[in-house]
Amino acid sequence: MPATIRDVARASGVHISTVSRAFSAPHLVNPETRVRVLACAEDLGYRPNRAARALITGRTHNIGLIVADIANPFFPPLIKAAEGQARYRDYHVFVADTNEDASAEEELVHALAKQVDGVLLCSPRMSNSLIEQVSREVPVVVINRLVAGLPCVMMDVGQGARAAVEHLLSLGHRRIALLGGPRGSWTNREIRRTAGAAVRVGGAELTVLGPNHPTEEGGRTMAEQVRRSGVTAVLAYNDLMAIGLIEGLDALGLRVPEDVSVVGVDDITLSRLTRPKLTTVATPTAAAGRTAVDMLLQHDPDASRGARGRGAGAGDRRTTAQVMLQTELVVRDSTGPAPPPGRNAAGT
Amino acid sequence: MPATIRDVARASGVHISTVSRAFSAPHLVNPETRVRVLACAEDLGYRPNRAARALITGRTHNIGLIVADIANPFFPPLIKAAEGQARYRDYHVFVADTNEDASAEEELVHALAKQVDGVLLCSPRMSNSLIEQVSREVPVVVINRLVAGLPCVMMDVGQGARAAVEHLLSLGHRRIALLGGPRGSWTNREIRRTAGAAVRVGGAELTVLGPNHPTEEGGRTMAEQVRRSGVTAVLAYNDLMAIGLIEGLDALGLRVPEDVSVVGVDDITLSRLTRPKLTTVATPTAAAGRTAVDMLLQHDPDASRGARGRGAGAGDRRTTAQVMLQTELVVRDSTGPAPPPGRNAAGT
DNA sequence: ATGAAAGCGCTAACAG
DNA sequence: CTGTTAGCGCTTTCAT
Repeated sequence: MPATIRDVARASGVHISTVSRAFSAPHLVNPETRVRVLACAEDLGYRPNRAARALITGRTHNIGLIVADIANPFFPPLIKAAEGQARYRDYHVFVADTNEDASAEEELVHALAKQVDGVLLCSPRMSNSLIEQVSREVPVVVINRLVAGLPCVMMDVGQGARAAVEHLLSLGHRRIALLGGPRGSWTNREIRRTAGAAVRVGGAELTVLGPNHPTEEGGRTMAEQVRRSGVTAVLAYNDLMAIGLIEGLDALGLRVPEDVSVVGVDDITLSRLTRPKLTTVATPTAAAGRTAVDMLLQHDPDASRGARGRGAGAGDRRTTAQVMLQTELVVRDSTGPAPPPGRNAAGT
Repeated sequence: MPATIRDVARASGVHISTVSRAFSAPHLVNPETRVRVLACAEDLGYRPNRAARALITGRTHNIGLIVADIANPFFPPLIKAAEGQARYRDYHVFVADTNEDASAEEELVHALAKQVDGVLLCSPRMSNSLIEQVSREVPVVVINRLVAGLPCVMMDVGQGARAAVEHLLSLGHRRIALLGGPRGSWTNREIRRTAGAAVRVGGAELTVLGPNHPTEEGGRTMAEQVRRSGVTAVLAYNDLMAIGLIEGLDALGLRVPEDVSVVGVDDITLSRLTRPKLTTVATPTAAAGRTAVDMLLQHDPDASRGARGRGAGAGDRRTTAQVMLQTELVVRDSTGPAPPPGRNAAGT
C-alpha cells in the first residue's frame, strides 16, 4: 500500500537506482531529474524505508535508550533531552525499562542490538565486565558510571556531595548520616567516597545507612533509624529518598530543618515543590542526555545537521571520551543550623 | 560480524530455510533438527534480524508512542506501562516527544510509520480530522481523546470532575472556579462540560478561567485572578496546575484549604508529596497505557503470550473499541469547608 | 548522469 | 520434513 521506490521510479520515468540516488546521494544526479523525482515522491507520499536501507548500509538510524525506571522522576528529563537530540540528528529512539533489573538490561541490549546503531545505558545496574561484553555487540555510551575503555558521561556527584557536606559543616553539624542508594550504583559509591572524605576533613562523624531502594518509600522507612542514629543532618542518595525521609521524620515528630537537616541529590522538579523546599545537589541530566547522544553518534558519516559538539565537550576526535559534567549545590529550605545539643530526640 | 541465518545453517548442516523455520514455525521442523539448529544458533549468538524479517512479513514488532512532553509527570507512568506491556508481547517501542506541537505529531507519525506496526497517540494536540488521516497510513490507538471510528482509550474525567464538584458543594462551597487547560484538549472539554453541569445542579456558580498552559507555572500565574474572582474553591485541569496555584495563592497570603480549596486531576506521584497533600481525581494512566497497547496489538497473529485481554476490557472482538476507564476522587488535604462569608480576601 | 545486476538477511510458496 | 526459488525495498558496484 505505501509507495515504494519502484512506484516513484515508474512515475518519474527513471530507474530505481536513480530514485535511490536522488535521496541518498543527490549530488550524483542531474538537478532537473532530481527535482522531478523528488516531486513524484512527494506526490506519492513516498518515504524511503529505513529498515530496508539499513539492511544494506548497516546503519539503522535508530538508537536505544535503556533505563532502570521510566517512572523515576530522575529519568524523564534525561530521556526527553536524549530523544530530542537524537531526532535533531534524524535518529529515532527506542526506550526500554528494565525495572532496576540487571539481567533485563543485558537481554534488552541483545534484543535491540540489530535494530540500532548504538545504545545508551543509563545508570546501569550491570557489572562493568558485563557492560564491556555487551559493548562488543553494539556501540554503547554509559551514563552515570565509569567503565574503563568505554565512552561515559558522568555527573560529578562527588564534588556535589563534598559541597553539601561542607554546607552542613558550616551550619554546625557534626554528626551526619549518609542515606545510601542501591548496591552497584556508581553514583552511590562516589557520594560515599567523597562525603566520607569531606566529613573526615571537617573533623565530624559520618554514619552510613543502607543500601536502600532509591525511592521515596526507601527514604521514609529509614526515618526511624535516622532518629536513633542521633545525627543532626542527612545526605540522601537522591531527592526521592530525601523527600521520603522528610515525610518519615515528620511522622516521628521531627521537624526539618529545625531538628534535622536533609540534603538530596538530583534536583528533580519535585524538590522545588515540597515543603520544606529541598536543598539538593543539582545534576545536569538534560545535558547528560544530549552529550551521550552526541558521543554515540560522533562518527555518524551522514551527519547532515547538528553534528558538531553541542553538549559539553563531547569532543570531535576519534577518542573514547569520558565526560564529567559539573554539579551544583542548591540551598533551599531543608537545611539549617544544627540544633543545640540535647534538642534532638535522638535515641530516646 | 554478527551471526546471520547462513552461519547457523552452515554450522548445523541444514538449509537456511530450515533455520528460519526452526525459529518462526518450530512445529514444521523435525524436533531433533530443531534442537540442533537452536543449539548452533545459541553457540553463535545468533538472533533473527527483525528488520529483515519485517521486510518480508510486513510486521516489524515495533510500536510507536507519541507524547506531548515526556517530562510532564503525567506521562512517564503511562509510557512505562505501555512499554512494559509491549515488551511482554515481544514488541519494542519507539518513544517520541512532540513538545506539545501538533505539526510535530503529524511528522512523527509519518516518519515512524514504516518502522512500526502501530502508533499510540497520547493526548494528541492534532485535530480529529488529521488523526483520521494519519490513521490511514498506520494503525493508531488514541489515548485521552474521542475520535469517531478509531480505537480510543479514555479516562472518565467527566465523572471525576462531577465527583469533585459534589465534594466541594458538600463542603459548602458555592462559588467555584475552573482553571482550564490547553485549547484543543478533549480532557479539558470534558471537565468543563461535566463540572458546569454539576455546579448548576447544585445551584452554585462556576467561573471559568483559561485556557492555560498545563504546567505548574500556568497555575501559579493564575493565583491573582483566582483571588479576584472571589471563589472559595478551584478545580484545576491537572495536578501540576493545582500545585502551581497553591504556591501562587500562598504567595498572596491565601491559605489552602482554609481560605481556598483546590482540587487537581491526574493524581501524579507529586500530589501525595506536596503540602498540603492534594485532593485530586485519580486517572488510571498505567491501565490506559496497557489497554492501548492491547488494543493496538489485538490482531497480532503470532501473539504467543499475553494475548488475551489484560487491561480493562480491551475486548477480543474484531471491533474498534472505545474504552472509558473509570476515575476516582481522592480526598486529601487541599480541600476543606468553605470559609465563612467575608473571610476570603476576595476583591480587596 | 543513468541503467543493470547483485545482494543485504530473511520468509514464503512450492517441490520433492 | 527439508531444499529450491523468488523476492521484500533498498543501495551499490560496475558498465555505459
